[in-house]
Amino acid sequence: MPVDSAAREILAWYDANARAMPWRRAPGANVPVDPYRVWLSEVMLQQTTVAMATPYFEKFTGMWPTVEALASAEDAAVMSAWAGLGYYARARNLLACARAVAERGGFPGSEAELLTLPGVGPYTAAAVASIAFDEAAPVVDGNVERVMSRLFAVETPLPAGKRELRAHAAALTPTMRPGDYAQAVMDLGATICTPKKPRCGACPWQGRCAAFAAGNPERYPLKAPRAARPTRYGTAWWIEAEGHVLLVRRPPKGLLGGMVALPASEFALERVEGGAPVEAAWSRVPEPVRHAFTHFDLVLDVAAVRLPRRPDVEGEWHPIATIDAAGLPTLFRRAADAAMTPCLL
DNA sequence: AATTCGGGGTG
DNA sequence: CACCCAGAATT
Repeated sequence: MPVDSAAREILAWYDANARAMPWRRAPGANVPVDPYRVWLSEVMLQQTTVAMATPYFEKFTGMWPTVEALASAEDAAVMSAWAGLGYYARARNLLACARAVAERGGFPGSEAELLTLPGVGPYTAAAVASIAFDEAAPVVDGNVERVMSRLFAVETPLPAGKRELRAHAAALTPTMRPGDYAQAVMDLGATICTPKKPRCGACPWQGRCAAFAAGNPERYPLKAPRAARPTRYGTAWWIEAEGHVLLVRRPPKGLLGGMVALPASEFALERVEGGAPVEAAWSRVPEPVRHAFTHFDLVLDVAAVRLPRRPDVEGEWHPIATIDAAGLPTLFRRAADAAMTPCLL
């Protein structure tokens, strides 16, 4: 039957071309994989490149080798370890999920049960079920959507086309080696069936690809136009005293939720003056920090002051010498760098 | 169905 | 510069 032959073709390609990753077993190797490591890697890989996630995976598995160890960690330690990786709701859900799994005595073994865990959606549930538990669950990520859209020349633009693409992916998913198959399609999308300039000459599915036959693979997947990103403005305050700097913990939900940060204004559509935590003779960094979030660009003014004593204000005073270990997300890490430029204070 | 969530790499 | 990346939760 054609479905199984398609799976055999890409599995043969995968056996010869699989990328090596710390959480991945060799293709075809009949050895169990640790569901904890599979789950951890999949959460880190949500909207995140393999290159970015890999050092964080090594750090997390080094600090917390088991899901029980992670479940016992302090919230602040996990948030700090995640700093820089982005989408910080993932870190909060990661800890909630680890605690739920430890409480119930281990990871559930089915896609349906995995789907009930915090931070585990359709993609991650299917990925863990297929890779760790050998369940033939359809794994659909951005790579799979692109591959399917080209294979079947799907004309429905994303995101409306997701259902159709998922149906194609499900129909192709084999019962044999479903985990390797899922990773094979994702590797294909990452290395051959790329968004631009796909290397169709090296593709095991070239002979069955409708977009290749039509000569326009790069046309797929079709996408609905997205809204333009507005620019927002804000101010971060660097308050230095006795070799320490004032840091705050941001509220648990929302932008950079739960992360350590410099005190900062709201990020508004127009520049707003004032609102500093203390009244002082502020120096303004010459160039604001420009930072691109998913749905807006931020222009962040950085104001700095050095005081003789620590004022009584909300927050925690952190030694400036160890600011690298404070767990600041990238935006505030860059704001701190700007404030520490020589001769500002 | 549309928004809200980071950050960096790539063409 | 725009686009993309092993998406999920919320509204």
